Amino acid sequence: MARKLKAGPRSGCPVSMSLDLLGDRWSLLIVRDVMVRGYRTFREFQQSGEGIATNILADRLDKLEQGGVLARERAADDGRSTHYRLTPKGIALAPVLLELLIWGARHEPTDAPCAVIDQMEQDRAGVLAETYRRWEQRDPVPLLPPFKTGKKTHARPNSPKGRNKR
Amino acid sequence: MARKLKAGPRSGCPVSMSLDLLGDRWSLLIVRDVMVRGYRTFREFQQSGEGIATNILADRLDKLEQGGVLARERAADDGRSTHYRLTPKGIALAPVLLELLIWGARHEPTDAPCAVIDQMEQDRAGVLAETYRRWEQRDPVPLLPPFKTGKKTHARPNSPKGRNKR
DNA sequence: CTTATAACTTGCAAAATGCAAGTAAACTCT
DNA sequence: AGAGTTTACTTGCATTTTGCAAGTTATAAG
Repeated sequence: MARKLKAGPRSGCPVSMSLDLLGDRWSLLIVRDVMVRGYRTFREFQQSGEGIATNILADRLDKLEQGGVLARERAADDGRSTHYRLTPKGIALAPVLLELLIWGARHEPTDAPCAVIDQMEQDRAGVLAETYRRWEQRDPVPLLPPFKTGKKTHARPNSPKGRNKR
Repeated sequence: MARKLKAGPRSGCPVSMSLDLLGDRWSLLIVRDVMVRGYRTFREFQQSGEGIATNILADRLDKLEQGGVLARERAADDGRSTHYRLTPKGIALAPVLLELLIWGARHEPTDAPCAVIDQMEQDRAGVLAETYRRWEQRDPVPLLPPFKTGKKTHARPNSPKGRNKR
């Protein structure tokens, strides 16, 4: 198992190549878990609330490792446990994930609080800088906890200034 | 046909919700085709070089329309032809696609010329502004043509200034 | 030494995908 | 006007991927 989704690359387009590795329902969620929630172990991914099956999780972890996005390392304190960590290539997905998060929060009914999205949208650079810092320093404190309110909303910006301004 | 991949939303996380709609190998490629290449018709998507099967293409077009990303309109000049167009929700995916393109070009061997990637990375706002303008004005001229050189390279920035700076 | 825990495998049914062929409606050509 | 072409899909079927439940192995804890 743990084979590529299909034999190969479809075209030389960067978007296409990216999707060869990440274009499925689970891969980017795993990256999200490790990047913003500080998850490291198989167990944590499994219990992250999305309901991924263990065989699929194992398969995706393999593919992400083979794709150079994740690295496995044996836990120092517990010989049973494996820690997954983002590689430089993996942490470089931060902008993709940030934009996907903002898009989802703006256009789908989610549990993300408006204020949080507004703040992230108005300070992308700051959010990314903090994400990179956490990665470099191996800071496991979640940048964002799992959103778990009940009421799902379409977050709209409360102050229109700053939109489309990078 | 044309049903959701599974029954439903897994969590209230915006990334997860986004992936419910876009998390597969084809959906974002269709969005790319219509956004940056100016493709509008079934035929064009089909022949875009990625090799999507017609039944899958039809299914994804349905899902993207139901998801509010694409809109169908009957072509004015040819009654057989349907034109697909991005909705406001669809064009709002531009930052996601841009970041995915940059990531792919930097970290996977692609056909994208370094110079083009460098320029896009250093002027994200300009690229996005032009993308929005093309959409508003229904300008069908491709923003980027399909990359079709032979030699695949990892594009690295030739000038390190500007990295991670928004 | 027994039990628990972490990280996976395995088997199998169900769903999604890929491929080739077929179809209906709208045009074009003669 | 009739024949052939083009566009946008369907349909059938084999293959692949997914999801679910249960099982396995290697540590660790009591």
